[in-house]
Amino acid sequence: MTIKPIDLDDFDDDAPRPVKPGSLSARALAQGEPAYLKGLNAEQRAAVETTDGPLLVLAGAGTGKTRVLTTRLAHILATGKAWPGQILAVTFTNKAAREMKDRIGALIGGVVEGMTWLGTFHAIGVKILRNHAELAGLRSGFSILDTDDQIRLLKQLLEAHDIDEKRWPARQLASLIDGWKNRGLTPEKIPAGEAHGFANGLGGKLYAEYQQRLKVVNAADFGDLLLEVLRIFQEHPDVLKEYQRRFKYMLVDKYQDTNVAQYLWLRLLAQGHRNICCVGDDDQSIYGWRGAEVDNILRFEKDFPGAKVIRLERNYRSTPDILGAASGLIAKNESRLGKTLRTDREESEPVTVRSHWDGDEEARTIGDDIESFQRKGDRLNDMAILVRASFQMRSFEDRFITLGVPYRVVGGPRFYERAEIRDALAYLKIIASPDNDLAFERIINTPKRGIGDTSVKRMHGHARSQGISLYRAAEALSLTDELPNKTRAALRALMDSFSRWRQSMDGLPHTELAEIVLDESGYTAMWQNDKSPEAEGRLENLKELVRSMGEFENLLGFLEHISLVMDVEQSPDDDKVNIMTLHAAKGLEFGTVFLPGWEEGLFPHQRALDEKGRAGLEEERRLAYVGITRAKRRAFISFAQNRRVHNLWQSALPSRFIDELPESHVEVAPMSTSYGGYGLGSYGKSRFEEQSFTNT
DNA sequence: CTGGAGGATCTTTTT
DNA sequence: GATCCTCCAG
Repeated sequence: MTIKPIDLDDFDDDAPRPVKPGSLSARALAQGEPAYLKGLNAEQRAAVETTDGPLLVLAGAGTGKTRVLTTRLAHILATGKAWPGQILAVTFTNKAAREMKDRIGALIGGVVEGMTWLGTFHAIGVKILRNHAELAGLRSGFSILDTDDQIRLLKQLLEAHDIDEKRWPARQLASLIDGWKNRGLTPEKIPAGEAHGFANGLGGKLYAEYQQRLKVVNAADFGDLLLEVLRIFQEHPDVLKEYQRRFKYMLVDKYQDTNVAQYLWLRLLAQGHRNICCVGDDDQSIYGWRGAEVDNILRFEKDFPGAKVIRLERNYRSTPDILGAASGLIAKNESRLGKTLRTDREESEPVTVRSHWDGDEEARTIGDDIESFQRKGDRLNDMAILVRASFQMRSFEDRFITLGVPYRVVGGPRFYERAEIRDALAYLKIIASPDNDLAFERIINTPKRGIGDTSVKRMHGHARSQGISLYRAAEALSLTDELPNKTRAALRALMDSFSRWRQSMDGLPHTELAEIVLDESGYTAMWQNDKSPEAEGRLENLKELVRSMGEFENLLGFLEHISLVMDVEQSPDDDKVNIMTLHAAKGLEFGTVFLPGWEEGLFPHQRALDEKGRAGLEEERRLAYVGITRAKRRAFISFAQNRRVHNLWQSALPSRFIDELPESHVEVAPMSTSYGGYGLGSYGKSRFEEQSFTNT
């Protein structure tokens, strides 16, 4: 069965319910109990069937949250309570959104069409903002800046103000502005004290100017996708009303990760039909540094009077020992709602804690374990190494290369952030919209064609005085004699190429166009002539880029997609060990999980402690909790007494989290004998601190 | 304007 | 150890 898409302008609340006699759902209802409800436990079922009114589902790790979410949506659709287009469903990643769509389809049979409002906050934000761009001072075709563009723009701003970038890095300003945007603060609303925190009091002013610059170049950054929509909702009640009316049911996944701006958004929208269901786990809130507010979940009942709260506490993933270790650890946190996970499983082995002399030994041991598990028949796919910081990954990669064990780095260096990809995209973006100044500036002299800084400055000046884009200014200057002959000729050639490429845009498949552009611009040749070791990989990436474009209908569709989805999917088919950060591991599960690097200063990370104090420590502890609860059968925690950081050897103490693990669920492995064997006796408090060594 | 040498700074996590 | 930036000679 296919659910028909609804006309977006059809807001008639009294429209007949979209269940047709004879359709699958109607049949299922007639038989009393639809198949999709089978196999749910009592709480899960309640979470699915409590469709009306505000609802908070506190879903512990591994309690079948995704299943509840998708079943709930399927239930709303199948019972005819709403059309697909009347449901707002927010997820945190694009991947989660797609999976949810697929799973709903599987539940009610067939493909779900018309679920236009299922996506990430940002994806939904763009959609709304494109519809009302003029209310935010933008034109509908506005471009979306990523962090890199954002920083380059801010750099220009700092330069214009003669601010020393050494003392006041653009990065810092960017995160300051991001922080404000995450809290829903437009420039005029930032608290007086905070506005003065940067560059001798210029912080607030720079923020305001940055926002103006964005409008001039017709662009929005990531934060704007939330903030500008929020502003529109606040300042234009008619628009807000339209959306309040449209969204009969609202569903929010990972509620513990929402920031203030997102929260304000949701609260405004939920005042319409008041059917808002938030699903989350306060114990898994690990994005505080990005502006997420655990408070949002802690105060849900106050914010939405009459809200029901359902706890999912039955865990279907892990063994009693793993749950016991994780629960014992998280119990040390003070600010939490409190949940008790339980499982029916009996078979269990304790969580192993191991001490190592240094990081290399740690990597060797884990590598050996993985090989031996593999020999016993475990799949590499079902094993993961979860690290606190990405620099830890290297030693494992090195080790796996030596051993010949295939591995994949999840969420590693992102495909679309690589320089060569960004360059190639810049060319394509300019073809799609020539007035994208940042893109144009990026490639005007890449590959080198003799157009240097001075010439670019001149173009900038011309653009500003004439109130035109950089591209138009370049076009103009390529026809006059203001530039040196050589430069002018080079610019001429470039501009001619662009107009030629744009003309062929309609006639050619976009993948072919991309190949032509990369070829004729000399970009491919640039890397072919480059003899550095990574040049080959870059050429590979460019090919991959063209290949991935093929999945989209046209150039515009592709560009819109990648501005929101910064990564390409990796195929999970090959059997490989997973290496990723703890943050990236949220929501995943593995039979065997390795948790290396549990050392004071690294985990909990020193910076988290310095910057956020006790709150920071609690967030780190939640991160540890997330790590342990990823494991289904086995978890190995380890620490090294010596670790190389920035090429310096540092000795470290075992993480306090190790001491906090409940003894009854933990087994301390004897220390490896390769360095003389300092065996550990029975487990006890501060056991490892006595074992620590001074610097070498 | 280009390219290379030398220097500073870094590494938490990312939609 | 790597990358990014600045400075200087051609």
